Amino acid sequence: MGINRIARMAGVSTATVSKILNGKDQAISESTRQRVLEIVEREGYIPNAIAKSLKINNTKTIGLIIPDVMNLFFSELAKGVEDSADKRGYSLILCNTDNSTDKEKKYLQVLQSKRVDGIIITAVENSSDTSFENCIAPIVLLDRDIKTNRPVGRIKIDNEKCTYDAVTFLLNKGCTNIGFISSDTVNSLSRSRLEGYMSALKENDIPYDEKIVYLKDYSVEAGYAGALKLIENSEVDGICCGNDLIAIGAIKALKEKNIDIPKDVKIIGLDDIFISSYFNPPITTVKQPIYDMGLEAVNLLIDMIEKRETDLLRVFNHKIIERMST
Amino acid sequence: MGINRIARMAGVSTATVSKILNGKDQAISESTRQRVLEIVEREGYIPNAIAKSLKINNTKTIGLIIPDVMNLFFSELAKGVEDSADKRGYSLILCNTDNSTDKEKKYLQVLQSKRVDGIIITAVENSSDTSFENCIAPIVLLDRDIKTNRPVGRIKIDNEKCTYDAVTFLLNKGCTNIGFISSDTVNSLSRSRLEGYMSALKENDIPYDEKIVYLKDYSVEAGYAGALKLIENSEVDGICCGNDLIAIGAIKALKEKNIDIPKDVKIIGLDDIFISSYFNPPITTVKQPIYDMGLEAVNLLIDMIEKRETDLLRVFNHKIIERMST
DNA sequence: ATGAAAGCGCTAACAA
DNA sequence: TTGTTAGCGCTTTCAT
Repeated sequence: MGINRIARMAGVSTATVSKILNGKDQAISESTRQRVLEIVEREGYIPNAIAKSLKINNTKTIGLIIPDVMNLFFSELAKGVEDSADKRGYSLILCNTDNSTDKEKKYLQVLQSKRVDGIIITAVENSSDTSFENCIAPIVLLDRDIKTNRPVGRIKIDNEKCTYDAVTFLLNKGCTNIGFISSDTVNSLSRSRLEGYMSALKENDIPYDEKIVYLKDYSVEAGYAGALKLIENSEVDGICCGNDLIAIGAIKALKEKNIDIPKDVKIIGLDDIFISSYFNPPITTVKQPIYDMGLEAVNLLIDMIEKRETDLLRVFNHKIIERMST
Repeated sequence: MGINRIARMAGVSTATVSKILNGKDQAISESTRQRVLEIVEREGYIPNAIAKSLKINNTKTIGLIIPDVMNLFFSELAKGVEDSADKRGYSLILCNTDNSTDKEKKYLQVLQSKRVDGIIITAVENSSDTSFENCIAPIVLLDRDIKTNRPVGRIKIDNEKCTYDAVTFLLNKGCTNIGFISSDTVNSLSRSRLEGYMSALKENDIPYDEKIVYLKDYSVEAGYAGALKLIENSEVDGICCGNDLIAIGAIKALKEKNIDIPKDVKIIGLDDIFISSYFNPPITTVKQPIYDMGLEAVNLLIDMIEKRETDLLRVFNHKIIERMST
């Protein structure tokens, strides 16, 4: 089986076949090269990457751990990661955590046992988690930041500035009573987004009013429930949403109450997921270069895998895309 | 390194450690079992799945080949596949083809070299493609059907009936001039959907009018462009869309032309992707149990991998979900 | 109840 | 220019 069979058929050694297949054939005569290649072709021989990996100690595959591929934000991230990985000759093992720390831990184990060359992870919690503290493979933290003692790559945006800019934008549009719907997850991302909201208010001497903030999670459902709460409690005329999914849910709730967007209430989202521009109304949002962040995550990871000197922290820029919801 | 080190530390042979780690420890004394397990724990030893795979000839990983994870239909499919694979102890290698036959071929090669235990694929073309004709790993065709000589599993719906039902639904709603926007890809899925549209018309003695059919691809952009063409060419009062993405694009175009949905034009989609119920207006659509099809694909595949007797063809039911766009 | 040893398919150092 | 061979980390048969 395997390379052995090809070698026998060609009347050469396995070493020769191996060299040819791996392009280390400077010292191989063209005639044997041709002969071997022909046989490989004819026999439809496919090298066993498992055996190769065992020997050379790398698998040319990386692990991607995200909360949920069905979420448009993560699927765009995943697309970026996959495209880039493919271009660089790596395969991708996909893992969905559903925001469960247990699943995350389990996947980290599995990926390590499968000897992936590196791991890209949008981590669940900020809790001083030791799950990848003693992971041998290089790791890059994508989108969500986490304190850790081991060196890790980081791809992120300035989340606080995002919501700060969003609220400021609403203020400039004339809103005077701006609500906030976001996640209450205890991680730096959610905290930063809340802080951005608060600091923009503070800077304009507007008191923080918890009647018009709703913190749950980054889902359409949370957006829907949140918007209902806000309009019940107060006369909001603007809502800053922690992400676009929330904005979509909020819009649905408002429409059902016959509240006009943007006349009565202006809405701004965050992320600029693909559907936002096609939504009705098209959603004004703080764009985050999701796909590119996915691309860059693997560039960074591969730099780490191949032990190149690099900047471990890469911060991307956001920008407001004005559409029809404001 | 590896099991060797653990064996030495515990003062036993590698065989013993291996047996314990794999639960083949009926003939191992409880005391050594405990001792070994403690050392494994303490040392944070993670078995090398690569070495194991080489020996036992399976990898507990399956390949998933889809056109594009960013497409909500495929991301839901992928979620189902991943969830189910995980539950069954398999990992998932994700591959995006972007509808390129070349990429599909390349991925098929890569997956085979990585010795995946099986492959789930939403194939690009219907062309008598030999790319997986001589693939040794079990294969299940998900969503898209393809003629092939080798045995393969198939998970599908009755695509012709879907559009037939959609058009009939529109007819019953009083539409008299129903357009069709879909894909012109030469595969059985697209052909079936077109045939469903045509046969519903025929059954009601309505002539097929190519001025109100637009065939491009399953994208939002196609829906947008298609709707523009239809309203320009004729007074359509109903549009049957090849999928929900197309419906979303069509709605955007119609809204921009100030055409009321559903009063002036009724729109029905196909798939019932997650966003459809949250869209504005919520989209009436022919629901396809996407997630469950993903789940079932891996069940079927694992049955094939483990060589169980099974029904290789599994057809799912669709059903119309009426919302506000009709 | 435990261990020795062969071998999975490959690569690479070294020899020829 | 080509071949021999050890060994990657594991499982498993067969002894003991």
